[in-house]
Amino acid sequence: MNASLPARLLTLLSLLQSRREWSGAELARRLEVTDRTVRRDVGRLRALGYPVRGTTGTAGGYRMVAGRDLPPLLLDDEEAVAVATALLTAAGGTVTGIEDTSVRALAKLEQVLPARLRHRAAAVSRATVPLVRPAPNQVCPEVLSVLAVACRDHEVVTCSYRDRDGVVTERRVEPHHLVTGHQLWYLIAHDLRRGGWRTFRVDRISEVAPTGRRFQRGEVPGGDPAEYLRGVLLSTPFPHRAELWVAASATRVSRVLTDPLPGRVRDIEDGGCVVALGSDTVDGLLREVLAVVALGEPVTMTASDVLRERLRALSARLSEVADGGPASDGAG
Amino acid sequence: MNASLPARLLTLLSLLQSRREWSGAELARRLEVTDRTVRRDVGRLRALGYPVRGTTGTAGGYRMVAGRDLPPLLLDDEEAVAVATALLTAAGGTVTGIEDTSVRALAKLEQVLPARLRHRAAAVSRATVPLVRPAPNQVCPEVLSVLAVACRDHEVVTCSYRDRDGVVTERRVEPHHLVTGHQLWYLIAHDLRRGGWRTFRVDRISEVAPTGRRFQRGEVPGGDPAEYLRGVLLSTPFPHRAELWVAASATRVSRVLTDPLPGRVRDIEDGGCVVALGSDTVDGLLREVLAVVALGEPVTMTASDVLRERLRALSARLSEVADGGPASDGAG
DNA sequence: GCGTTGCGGACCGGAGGTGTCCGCAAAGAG
DNA sequence: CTCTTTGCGGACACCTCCGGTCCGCAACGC
Repeated sequence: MNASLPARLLTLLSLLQSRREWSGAELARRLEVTDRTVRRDVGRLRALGYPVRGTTGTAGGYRMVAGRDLPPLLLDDEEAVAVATALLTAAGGTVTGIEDTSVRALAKLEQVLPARLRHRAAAVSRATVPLVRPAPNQVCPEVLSVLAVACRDHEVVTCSYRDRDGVVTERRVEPHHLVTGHQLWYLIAHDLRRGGWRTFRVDRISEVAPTGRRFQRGEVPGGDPAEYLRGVLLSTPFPHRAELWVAASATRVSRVLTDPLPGRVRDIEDGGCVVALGSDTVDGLLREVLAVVALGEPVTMTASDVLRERLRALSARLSEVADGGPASDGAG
Repeated sequence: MNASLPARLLTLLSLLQSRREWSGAELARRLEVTDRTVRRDVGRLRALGYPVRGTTGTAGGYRMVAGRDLPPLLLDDEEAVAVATALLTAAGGTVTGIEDTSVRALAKLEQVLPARLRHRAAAVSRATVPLVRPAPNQVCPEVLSVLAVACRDHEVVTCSYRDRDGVVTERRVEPHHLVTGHQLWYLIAHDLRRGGWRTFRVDRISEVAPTGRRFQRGEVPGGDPAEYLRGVLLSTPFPHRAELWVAASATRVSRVLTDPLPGRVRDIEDGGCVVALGSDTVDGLLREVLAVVALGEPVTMTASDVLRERLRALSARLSEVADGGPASDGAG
């Protein structure tokens, strides 16, 4: 470190971010300048809008405090990995509307993340235990990252897509938005070969490659990407369906569903609500029905015989287990 | 902006991070300097270890690429909120060992996050829909943030703690580590009034206040905080318990448990495994038993009559629901 | 080829950074 | 209360190095 002024200011910022309080003398030693220069540097940070509070007296020192703007974040390796994985995993679990900016932050980080850290972030993220779904829908961090950058920069990408039936096709698309919903990441894109808007489940995408070709950003039909996705998901015919009437409010029922997709649960006039369930597998349906029944409220179901049979089997197994072993004298 | 050199370099970094590619002329206009100076500034960034690739020709320009070190991150408001909420929520959902650094990153961000953004982050984080647990164990973002900073800076804090029986006590503790486990955040701290190490569930802590008093960081008994927490949790007598024998591997069973706490599931010689379940509520137990039974493998259970009764009731309700409504002619 | 882009050396005037003084104010210890 | 420790910032002298204006060169695409 030859200690040019900008470099020194950055290390000063870094020091102030890594520990609460520093004395002027200490900083001077670390930066290899006199304490007067430290004072000047602190003044420079302040002039940049990053307030540093100095306290006098024997227990005095400098500490960084929150100001009007967020100062440049100087993360060490570990922290960078933590932030990357947090962005990769967290956004998938929320049902808020911040995915888009979350993706932007990810793109920003992704673009400058040293290779060694990128590998670690991907590894950690994969090791993360998915909470609800057993495993199959894990999105590949690399795929998500590349798509995030491509979305930000309006760059056409090619990729492979494995549809619901397992058929793999090569695609060439303009990636417009990454949105989460239904506990999954979805890509809203314009398919160049087939022409027209498509939504892709990110966990079914592989081998994404940016082409370098740029495209003009257009509006998603309807304007709001999240709204558009909801529409597509609602109109998609699920292979397995069921409908429940429950004697409980829609909000209470939504809370126990794996994914309370808006529009799938609606209150009706008798005080109960109707739940329209759809899933790619009978197991998926079963899980949701189970959750609703476990609420304890009266339920009636419209469903196929296959699902009914599965429920009966489960019921039988439960009573079997309940009556099977010896009773303990424990409290609960 | 009076455009001192450090300020200009920061805006340059910010520009390069916010978009993939910039032409020299464009940068010169934005920075209000000549293109020659832009070239010099780019050179300065490179000298700092933050590689910027320049491409020549008509489609040329500058773009930031990954280098040896992570450059200072310049996030806008939205992105800062996204990162903060990601750290707050994601860390809670993982079972990996990165909580400590995740907490450090959070502390770093927390310390300099402008007030207006802090409020937004907290709001978003609270609005986040928890995936597994209905709601009661939501940790308050402010509490977690304050503890994160206090841990980093070895600062004694006071707080209120509501124990399992709902009794609230005032505590004065040295916060040493924040660890996630059991789908919750735990604080490992030294209780100054009572003397000795304690673990606190962060969701039961309120009114944390840093005292300004510093403490000497000591080693947690055993050295490894995560290991220590596991020990405490395993030795804690849960009010409600059950034990299952399952004809499936421990890894397969762990996958479906809400929290496969190491040591709670162990393989035995007959090819099956034994699951020791503990929970604060019967419902908690019920949820786990249900998940295991739904696996479809033979199960025998050792449990209290209360749990058995709950299982029987659920079984009855399931068969009722299965036989109740009309059968549809749908596929699933 | 020509235009467009990035690249970087040379020069020079002057802005401004650094160390070394200095006295001042505030906080805490004795 | 006094003394010490901390941060604060003006003044000055020295001189680095910053930035604008030249210039020719190298890639890349039409």
